[in-house]
Amino acid sequence: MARVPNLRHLRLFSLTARHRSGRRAAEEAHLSQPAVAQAIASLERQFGCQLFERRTTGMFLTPQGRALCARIDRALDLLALASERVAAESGRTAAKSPPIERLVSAGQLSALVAVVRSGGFSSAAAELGQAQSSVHRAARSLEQLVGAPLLRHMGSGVEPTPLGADLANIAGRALREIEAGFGETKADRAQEAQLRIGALPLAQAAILPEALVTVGERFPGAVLSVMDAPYPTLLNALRLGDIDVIVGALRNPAPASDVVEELLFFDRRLVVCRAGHPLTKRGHLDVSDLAPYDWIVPRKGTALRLLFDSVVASAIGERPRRMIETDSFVVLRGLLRLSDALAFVSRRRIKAERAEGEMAVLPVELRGCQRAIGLTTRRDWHPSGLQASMVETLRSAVLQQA
DNA sequence: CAGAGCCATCCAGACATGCT
DNA sequence: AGCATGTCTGGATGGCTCTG
Repeated sequence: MARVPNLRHLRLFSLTARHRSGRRAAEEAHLSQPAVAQAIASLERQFGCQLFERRTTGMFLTPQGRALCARIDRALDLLALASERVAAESGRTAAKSPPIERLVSAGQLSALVAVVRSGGFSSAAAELGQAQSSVHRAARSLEQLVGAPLLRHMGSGVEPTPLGADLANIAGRALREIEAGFGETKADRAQEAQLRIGALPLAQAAILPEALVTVGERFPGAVLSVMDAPYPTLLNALRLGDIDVIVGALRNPAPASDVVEELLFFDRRLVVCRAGHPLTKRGHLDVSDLAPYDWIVPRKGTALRLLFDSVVASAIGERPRRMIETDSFVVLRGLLRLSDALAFVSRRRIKAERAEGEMAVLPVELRGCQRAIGLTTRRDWHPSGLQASMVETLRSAVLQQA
């Protein structure tokens, strides 16, 4: 991330925008007018664009300033929320404690976020490109300012206290808003934007590649980054603001109140076996015919395994003879090729992996064996205009594959 | 409102050393 | 191995007054 601007400057920017006057902003902030003018000039240098039009009647936001102002106000709101959490921890009221952006620096917040994310000072320092002692000092001085422990030393690393985790989450989102502000002021000039996508297993192979090509063609200057990881990791990254959207199976209901799921289509799961399997020679199949065979199933705890247990295992009426648990399509494919085992896979996945020739779909009636596929976003995510268009294109590209 | 000049403060790196 | 702390250093930053 680009160097985060001084948080006090951001507050002065917000005050100046609200009052349409540097002098009145200075009065409210108990600073001199030149201090405000310099703060704004410094922000304009950092963001690389003019944020205000200076007129004799006052200071007025430019279009880029307006876009940035929305981001900055949201970041300051998040920091106000952080102040409330800190105040609650110390038993004070938020009104009695000074705003957190006046006490702490963006560097301290970045340090906390990086330490919580990476689980250690050394790894956080590597992530931030700073010395370990600098990150350590920044995070520990933040603790002193907050007046409560935020990080605990555990064995060979550190882990956050509940307040530390909470603050890191809020600060991370605030820093992302500011970072998005950098992206937007830049995007307005160069027609560049970034969309960070989390890809769940089915989406990785079967849905995203085509959708990414479509978005890439429509937005040639855009940077698309894809993170593939298990659902809990992606959900955490989404809530921290490290990714913008998750594409793939929905949990329905959404697993947290701060994320929203948007259903795009249902993906049907099929019972498959190797080509030439004895069951493929049978004219008619009943669910009970599947019982004698081994099964290759998703690992315990995954949403797909729950679906398998509720649809297939319960339809068979007994636990399959032997189950091999794997989430890897490569392993599943190999096992199917070498045995008479059965598996529960999506037709899209079979097609995407070009495995049609070696797998046969068994004509078994199974009720409820479909998964909701769609987009998951943060409830308070505010995409830039370009990002919103990119998501819209992504949405229609995914729908085209329904 | 903007800019120059000044000064105090802050920040981060480097290094050393001790602790768990 | 990785965290904690202290000290020193140079450079960057921030806020002030004064002036136009």
